[in-house]
Amino acid sequence: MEEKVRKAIEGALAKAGAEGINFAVERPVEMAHGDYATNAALVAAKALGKNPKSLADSLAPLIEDALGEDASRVESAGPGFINITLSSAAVGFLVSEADAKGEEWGKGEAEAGKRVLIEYSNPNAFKEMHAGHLVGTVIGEALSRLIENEGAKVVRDTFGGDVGPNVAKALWGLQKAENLEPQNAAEIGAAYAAGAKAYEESEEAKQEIDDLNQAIYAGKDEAVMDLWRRGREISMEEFRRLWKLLGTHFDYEFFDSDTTEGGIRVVKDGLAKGIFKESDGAIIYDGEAKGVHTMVFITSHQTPTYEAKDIGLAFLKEERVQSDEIIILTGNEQTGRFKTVLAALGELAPQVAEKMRHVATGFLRLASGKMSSREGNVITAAGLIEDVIKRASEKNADPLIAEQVAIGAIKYMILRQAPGSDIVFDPVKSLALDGDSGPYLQYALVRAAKILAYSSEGAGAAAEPAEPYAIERLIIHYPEVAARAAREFAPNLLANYLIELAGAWNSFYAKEQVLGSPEEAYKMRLARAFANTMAGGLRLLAIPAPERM
RNA sequence: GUCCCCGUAGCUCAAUGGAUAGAGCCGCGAUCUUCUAAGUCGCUGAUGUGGGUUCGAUUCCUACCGGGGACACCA
Repeated sequence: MEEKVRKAIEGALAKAGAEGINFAVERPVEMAHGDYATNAALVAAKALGKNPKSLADSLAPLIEDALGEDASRVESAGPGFINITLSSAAVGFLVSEADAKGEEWGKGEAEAGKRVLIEYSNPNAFKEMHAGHLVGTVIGEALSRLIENEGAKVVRDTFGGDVGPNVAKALWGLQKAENLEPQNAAEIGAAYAAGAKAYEESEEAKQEIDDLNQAIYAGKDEAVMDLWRRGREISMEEFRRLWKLLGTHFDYEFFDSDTTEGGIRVVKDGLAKGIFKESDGAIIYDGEAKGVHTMVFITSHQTPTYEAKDIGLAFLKEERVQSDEIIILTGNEQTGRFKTVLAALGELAPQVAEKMRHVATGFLRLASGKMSSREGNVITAAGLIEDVIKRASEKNADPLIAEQVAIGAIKYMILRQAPGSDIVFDPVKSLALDGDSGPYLQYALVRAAKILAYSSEGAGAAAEPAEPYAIERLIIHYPEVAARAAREFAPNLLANYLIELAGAWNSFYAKEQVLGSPEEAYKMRLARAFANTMAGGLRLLAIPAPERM
């Protein structure tokens, strides 16, 4: 429908002698302003040298004619806006589409045929996934689904550290405890804690851990490598369990150790070409002149830094996955680093750098202060989820539903905000299960589903209201919102829309009786349209939809 | 010191350069014999400061104040 409106406006502008105007078509904040509003007259007035208000007055009837039966009112307003109100017939048609299309409702084609590779979550093996990882994991899955919904083929990958000092600490801890066959992530976590403590307190242990670190890099000592492989697999099993709980999965799991060799090779090639240069024995990218930070890619000890590994990973992805676009989602503290990496990659392999895009997510920070492993106030992802499930259990005897409500609450907390801004989490107040929250969305859907369960066929009295209900005028915008959320990498746009939609449904629900009312058939169709929209929106955000609450 | 991000109601967040700056939490008051009250309805309350661009600025530019982050051998 937005397309139709846009075309009608373009036609009207052409008749007024204005072509190629870049105008907006939006959903007005005030419903009294109609279903669509445009600033076309305001923008075009400047080009034509006319008064915006009178231009709007002359455009309105032209637009109304072009829309024909679809519009009931087109009028200018304010400084020169044109407000378009759809006819009851047009609203009714769109609502029945929302009903009839089922799971197809809201699907777009903006990204049809595209192959998108998206990287997110990125926990490090041998460490626990902490609460901060939830942000990237949740936003990454929502973005993936939003992009898929626009017709793209999405391939998900995650990239984690599996070498380095922290890994050596964990392995050292396992060796000392003579635990050569660890069974679960908790044992690895305990071993890491022991190793980290010893590293600080004992010179001897420090030396042993440093040696072990080198041995892991070298990969020659079979006993060490066996333990390393086993430990890594146990970490990954725990991650996969959490990913599944969060409704995500990965087609590729990449590791540090996969990227070091390639990274070193490419950077050294780049050195020969003059893209990198030597400085005090290290190989650096001198970014200052290009407006990015100068960074070391290979240390003077000939070990690659994360920047070289990022380059190695970019080449590894090219080798493994065909893609038209590569998205990398990380915390916003890495924004500066990625600018340097992308600048370097732009010189090494412009065609890869061009399709690569870094998207930043915010921090999860505690209301009481920063989360820091040194201060020991780190909240693990698993622990946070458990806490919220416990709270949700107070109102839900069924453990599956308690889990769905808890996951929904956590995900909504993350998705409601613009990605990139920090999320303040107060473990004392815990998170909201009412108001602007995930369960509010779930609850609205449950109430609609309950009505539909009574009678799913279109029987019932067939009276119709004089005007469409307010919620109908919201439902019809769903496909546009989903498309924009995908285009702008902004799941929060969809989350905010769904809250508004749930609110409209709850108001409708409080005022209007559905079953047994004179408009039963009409309202049942509306309930189905709402349920399809809410269920679809929750699916795109990967928020579970409980059957009852 | 250089670069990036952010300052909106007591708190947590919204607002593609547009119309009367929206929600939720908290507080106060209504509302369950009716499809589930995790709901609904009502009330109070905000753009860090000074300039500028614009018909119009929370949004763009600039200076300042305040917060966070990144800046050569850590991951």
